[in-house]
Amino acid sequence: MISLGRTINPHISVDCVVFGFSTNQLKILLIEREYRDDSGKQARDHKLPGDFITLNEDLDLAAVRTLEELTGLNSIYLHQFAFIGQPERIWKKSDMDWLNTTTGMEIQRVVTAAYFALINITESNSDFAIKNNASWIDIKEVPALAFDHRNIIDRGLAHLQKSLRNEPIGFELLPEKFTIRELQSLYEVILDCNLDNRNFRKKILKSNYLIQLDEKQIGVAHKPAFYYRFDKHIYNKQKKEYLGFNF
Amino acid sequence: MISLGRTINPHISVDCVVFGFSTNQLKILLIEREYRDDSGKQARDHKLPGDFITLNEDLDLAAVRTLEELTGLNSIYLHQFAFIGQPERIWKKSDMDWLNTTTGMEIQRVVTAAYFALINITESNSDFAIKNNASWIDIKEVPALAFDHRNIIDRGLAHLQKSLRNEPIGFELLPEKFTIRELQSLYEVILDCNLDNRNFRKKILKSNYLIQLDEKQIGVAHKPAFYYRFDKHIYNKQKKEYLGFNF
DNA sequence: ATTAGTTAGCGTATCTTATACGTTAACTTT
DNA sequence: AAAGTTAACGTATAAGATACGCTAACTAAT
Repeated sequence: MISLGRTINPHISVDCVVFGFSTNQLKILLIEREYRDDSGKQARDHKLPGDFITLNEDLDLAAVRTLEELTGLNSIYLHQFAFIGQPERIWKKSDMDWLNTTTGMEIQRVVTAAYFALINITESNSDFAIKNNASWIDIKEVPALAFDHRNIIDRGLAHLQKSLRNEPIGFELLPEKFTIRELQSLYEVILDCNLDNRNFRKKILKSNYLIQLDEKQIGVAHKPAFYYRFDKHIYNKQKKEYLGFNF
Repeated sequence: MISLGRTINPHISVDCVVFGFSTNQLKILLIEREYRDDSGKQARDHKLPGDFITLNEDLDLAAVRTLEELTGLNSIYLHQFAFIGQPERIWKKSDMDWLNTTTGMEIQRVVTAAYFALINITESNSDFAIKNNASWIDIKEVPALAFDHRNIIDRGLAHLQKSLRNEPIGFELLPEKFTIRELQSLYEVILDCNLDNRNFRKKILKSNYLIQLDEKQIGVAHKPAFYYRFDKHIYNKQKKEYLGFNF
């Protein structure tokens, strides 16, 4: 998504690796792009949501803006995780051509700030995204991408896995209320492992920032699970200040 | 340090937070700068080692280059930890003037990639640094700095503390051979805590990547300690792939 | 020479946390 | 009413963290 209406800084861009979780799959938000391949033929492929920053724009805010334009959401969990600037990162002529035509400027070299974002996919924000040529694609079925975006996704995923192990961010991918089992599945899918449900429950309930609601699942063909919500406030208060080391 | 001899990209710079450890103090490498203050008077202050990147330069390599010019060292532990680009980060007129005069260009806005580096301070690289107007300053006695460099240092220090807890990087700040006590002191100073020496020793020797040498301290007024060295190879082989989570 | 002062380096006892796995409870479908 | 499924609690054992006692080996002071 390139901003034609505003003056851009053609040296610096933001790219967002946006994760979502639905039907027990980790998904990523990709944009379908129309471009001319090296032989000049019209073609289509996918790219990450991203944009050049405008002249006096804050980097973080540029990422927020990009995602808001795409999903309608403006309070998304969003963090910078890398800054990528190898001169040869845009090595395909067709990609460079695409930048030149969409911006109407002579693009030389683009350094990009990579952000990763966590979204709870809903019908509403999903519809919004589809209207902008964006769609949620299973992380295991990502097609060939423009630029070096495949590489950025891989680094974003590694970052997600590391963060998930060290901070309570899984909740950002779930709705307000969720079951322990849903949370566990999320961990299993993202970390690509199997966890013992009894131990998972024990460990995650021991810290008391998961609040049990008065509401159960209905219509499920088994003992219905209670819904929980995550209380960030309680977490922030009691997060342990571990001194020492772990390696 | 600004490169007059080469064509620079005036939009993007690298800044390095370089840590060293000596006489039980965590130190940081700062450069003394001459500038004109807002009233036009000559003045001096300090800044981080850093530079604009050149036109076709890789960001990481720009950081390597900057440090090599400054210390003579070319294989330094060096990692990008942030990318900073608020439009108002260079808010002082004197700083902007300084950029314009040292580069001879009209600088608008600079986005900087922040790196953090770990160096074992030696007489040789210290002398080299002094010749380039650089000096090692105790992290607790950092004076007022140019630009937003104080902020970058704070973020770099937080990054150092986090990394030190999760990866064996403390060795990068010590000479090839060191005693367990020296290593412990390093942890205590950087993490700002007291550690039990018996437990520290037990924990760090359990993993067998610390190799005891055949050499003891000499001339110390107490039982002499054995020297050890860190074997990165052994560490890489056996670092645990922990699945699950920690928070 | 002997003693005092200092840090190195090993060991043990206890508390906390992780892991493995057994069992009953509560719902739907057949 | 029985079968199938997942929720939710509990227990036993292994592994790791923490607290702290003690002897060893050196120099400096007496």
